[in-house]
Amino acid sequence: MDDELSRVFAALADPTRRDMVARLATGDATVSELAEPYDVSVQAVSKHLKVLEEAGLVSRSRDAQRRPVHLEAQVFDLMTRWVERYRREAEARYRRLDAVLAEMTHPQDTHHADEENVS
Amino acid sequence: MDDELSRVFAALADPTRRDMVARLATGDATVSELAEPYDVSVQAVSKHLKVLEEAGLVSRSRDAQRRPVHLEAQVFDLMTRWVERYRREAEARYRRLDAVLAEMTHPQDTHHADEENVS
DNA sequence: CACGTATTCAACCGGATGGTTGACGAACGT
DNA sequence: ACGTTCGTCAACCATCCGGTTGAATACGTG
Repeated sequence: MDDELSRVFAALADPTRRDMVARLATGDATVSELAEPYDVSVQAVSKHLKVLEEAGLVSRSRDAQRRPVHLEAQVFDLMTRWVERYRREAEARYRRLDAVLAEMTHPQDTHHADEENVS
Repeated sequence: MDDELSRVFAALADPTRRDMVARLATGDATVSELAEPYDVSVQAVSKHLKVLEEAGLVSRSRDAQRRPVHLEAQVFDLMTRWVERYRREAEARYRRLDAVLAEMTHPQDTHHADEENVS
């Protein structure tokens, strides 16, 4: 897992971590606050946060012995760009297929080339 | 890894699989066609495709002994909804913080409550 | 200083993951 | 019917991942 996008997707592949992101979207929180809803050790939560941090999804500051966790907005843009790009392409292809099917069912004006192999 | 969103994110956490998605966005392809660019065995590629299929990102049909792989558009919506939701919230919080900071630097009309602890 | 609180580090464990090789099945082409 | 091509299944291996427990660190307070 080297590049950022891989780290981000991997981080969000875990339901607990996604849940933490959802939680952090409403406001910053400390590690123990974040740990409270789940019945895993605080250390496990700390590990999850490390994963989220290394993915750039959260940042941590310092307040006495606390370590408030903050959700970072920027990384979401990276994901949005990737997802939207291929979503658009996939949908465009889907619409194009639709058109082809429509043409096949009422084939007036059939001018498409013969069986171009999809490569 | 039980729920769909987890499977989708996990599937896309691998650069090779993201690459295949990018490749498939331009058109359907067979397993061996997809395997060609990478220097891994065809079996490994087959495994990757299984992961993508179980995540609902691709589907496979049958054409003689070929097994054309097709990118599915719908699942992208699921991701878009999740990502966009928290991106919006995170950005909204960011803008709000901006406003608070602005108020602190030129504190005319300071009417915010005293130190409400972020819980 | 000593103590409690909050968090992380280190070592360990079982299960998943990504890769390999080898064998098999399914569908042409001749 | 035979061999060839395309793809998957099975077993194996090294590594990663999410969890644990136990010790260490960092900071505020008595």
